[in-house]
Amino acid sequence: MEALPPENSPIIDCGKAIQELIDGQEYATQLQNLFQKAPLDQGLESAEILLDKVAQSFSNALSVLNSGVIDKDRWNPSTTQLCSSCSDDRGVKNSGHSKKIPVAKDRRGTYKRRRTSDTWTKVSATPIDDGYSWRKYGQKEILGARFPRSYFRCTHKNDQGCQATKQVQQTEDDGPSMYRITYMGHHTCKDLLKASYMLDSTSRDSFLLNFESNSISKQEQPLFFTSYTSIKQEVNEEMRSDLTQSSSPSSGYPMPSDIPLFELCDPLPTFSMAGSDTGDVVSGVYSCASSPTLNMDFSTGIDDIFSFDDGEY
DNA sequence: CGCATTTGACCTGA
DNA sequence: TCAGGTCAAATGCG
Repeated sequence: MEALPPENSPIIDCGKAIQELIDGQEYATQLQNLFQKAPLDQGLESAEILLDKVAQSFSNALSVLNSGVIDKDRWNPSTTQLCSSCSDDRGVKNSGHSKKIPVAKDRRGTYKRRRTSDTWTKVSATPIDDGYSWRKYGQKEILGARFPRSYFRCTHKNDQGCQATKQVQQTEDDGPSMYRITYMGHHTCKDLLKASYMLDSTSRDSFLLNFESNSISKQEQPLFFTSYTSIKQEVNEEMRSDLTQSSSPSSGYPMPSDIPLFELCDPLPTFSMAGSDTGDVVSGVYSCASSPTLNMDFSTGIDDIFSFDDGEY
């Protein structure tokens, strides 16, 4: 058994979380209206205020949702998935070289399939350097796919315990030489390479961001954002303490703010998400709001964004 | 020599 | 049962 919630976990007040999200939605709508109606120079200050409110609302909601277990009396979900991925606890590995010995095997392969929360996908024309150091640990032929899938984990898994992994697979249907990159987990490492990358990078990579969901059939919301995936993750690491007051890296739950966030800049690449995992969908809005062509659609109800999925637990 | 990649085996969840 | 995810020995590279 593993990943049982702490017995004395605080109970999540889902009503409060939802209220925070509704507030955030309202602020976002106001922000949208602001961009549509007001000249940029006049609306900028108001926009900043609204952005702060959006970020604060989402952060508050996340704090609630990350603070413990669901109170099923208050929230009857078919449920959410709070950090199913963070429980990928393989336990202690033995020192290897027992491969041919059927007994006393280590726990390799003892894993949870992680396409739950804390997972997102981008499609890129090139498997670009995202600023992190990745180490390939496997490659697998995937049934029905022409190209194999490669598995990477953070180089700092061993020295810093960074749990971030990604999968890269060349796609056939997304155009020629398109790569679908699935990120799982978030970086807890401090990679100096990233810093220089952040400073030097000028290449913006547009991508399809798809928060993995078990209920893809749910309505997808096309949103238009730009993202530096790696940059945002890095920034988020740094900003976490500022923006999510109650977040605690040691809580065992990943902070959804570690996932790529919504950046409101030009150019505006396609960005879609199929919401179902609470933490994945809800993110603060941290960065610039320089684009007057901002095209945000928050009109969908929280229920659509928060399309909790029946599931594993 | 140290680190990254390759690759077949192993293991689990669906 | 099997597809997919991971491990770790073997190998390559700088």
